[in-house]
Amino acid sequence: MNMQRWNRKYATDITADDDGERVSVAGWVHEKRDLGGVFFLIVRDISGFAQITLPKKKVEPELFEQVKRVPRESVVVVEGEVKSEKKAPNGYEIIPQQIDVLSEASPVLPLDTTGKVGAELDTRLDARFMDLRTERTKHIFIIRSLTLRTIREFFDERGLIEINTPKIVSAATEGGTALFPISYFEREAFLNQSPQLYKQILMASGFDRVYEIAPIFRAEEHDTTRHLNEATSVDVELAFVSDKEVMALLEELIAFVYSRVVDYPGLAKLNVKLEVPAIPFRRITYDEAIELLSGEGEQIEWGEDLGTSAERTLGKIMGELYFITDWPCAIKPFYAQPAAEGICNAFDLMHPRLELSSGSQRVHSYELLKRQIESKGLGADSFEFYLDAFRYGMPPHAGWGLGVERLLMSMLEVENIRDVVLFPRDRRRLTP
RNA sequence: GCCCGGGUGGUGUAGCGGCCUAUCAUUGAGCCCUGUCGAGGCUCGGACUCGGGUUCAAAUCCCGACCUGGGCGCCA
Repeated sequence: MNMQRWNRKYATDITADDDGERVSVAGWVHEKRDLGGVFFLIVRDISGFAQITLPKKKVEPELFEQVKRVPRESVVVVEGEVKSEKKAPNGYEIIPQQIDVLSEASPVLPLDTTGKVGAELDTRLDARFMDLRTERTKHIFIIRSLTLRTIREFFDERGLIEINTPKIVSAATEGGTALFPISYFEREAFLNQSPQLYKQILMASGFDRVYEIAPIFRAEEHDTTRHLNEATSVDVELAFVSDKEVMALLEELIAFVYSRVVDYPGLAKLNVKLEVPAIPFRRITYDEAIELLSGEGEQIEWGEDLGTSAERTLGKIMGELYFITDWPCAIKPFYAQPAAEGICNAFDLMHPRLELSSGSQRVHSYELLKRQIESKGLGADSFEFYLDAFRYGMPPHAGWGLGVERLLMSMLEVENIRDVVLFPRDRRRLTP
């Protein structure tokens, strides 16, 4: 099949100025409106919609009859003449000479692509290929792409190097979450929960500013609107800096991403009121957080982690993106640098709705790190591959991990995290 | 892991012991209509998750299974 002969254009690349030009558009039959003497065929492609108009008296009778029979969502190529027309949605319409049906769709669709009738998330995920044909879902994933591109641009401008660390790992991990076991030849291995240990090892290599955007796997059997078993993490690690510098980098990144997304025209389809957050974000200490919570009648024992309702209450009080700093070491991982009296140089970045990121100044002393691993009840032996990197020249360093899906869902006011993943993996879903 | 909901045409819903031969919208099949843009009008088609129980009578009540939404915990 010679696709080139069609001189294909995207629907929105055609304008009224192309009046008289012969073009073709390829896409899906979005809607058909039969008014008797005139027939409108709306063809949808990734860019938008093109109105194909068939006045009964001006087109071939066979063509007119053919169009009537094409089921919605069939794939067609329409070749015809552009006509400037004020009454048409984009100011132009196409009077077709030929319509090729490349793939006829089964007539009863798994969900409505026009937005007239809603569909539940489960139904949409089962037929994700068709859900992606709807305006809202399409724009979410274009924004996801824009976000990832923007993050890379941001890091690139600042000289960070993009790295790729293994996703198949041995048992030794930072702890805190359940792992997916896999069979690795004659041994047991796991899917990585985060690139934490590897990006830190890189700090001993001279690669002093690195980032990775990659999947992470958590075997938690949770069933909420903000958890996934396979998620995407943006991880950053910088040497010769403290937690303060990486916090600044993080808030600048968030504001930069927001500023790009705000400019994306398709944002209007999502009905989101998006404002670029002012930096620096507010910073409160853990102590201040439990103080604020106590004022709202929510008692948190010092040293206790903040639960879901505490996060929500704090979110209401703060009303914008904010950092919680100076966490008790007891509820932070072994690699967080202790400051004073059980407090670590660790931070969480919070959106009023949920946690987006956490990070810290890292322990770079071999002896201290070893002690901390042991005091968390982990065996230092199995961390040898990690600890080794701290014995031959490890600079001070700091970093964070940011959940891409959480950033997207909070930014786009999406209710369920599954909505920002093409093919989400959760407690029950393994297909499609 | 604990706790609470829900499974009705393709999709989204109403009904919650007899008025159900099951509502409405959309979709599908077809007819009418020359400017639609959620087009309009008319006709037709299409469903009570499965298994057991209670009852004169079950979509409706009970039990189990399966599927599913959410909250908590844990976690990013």
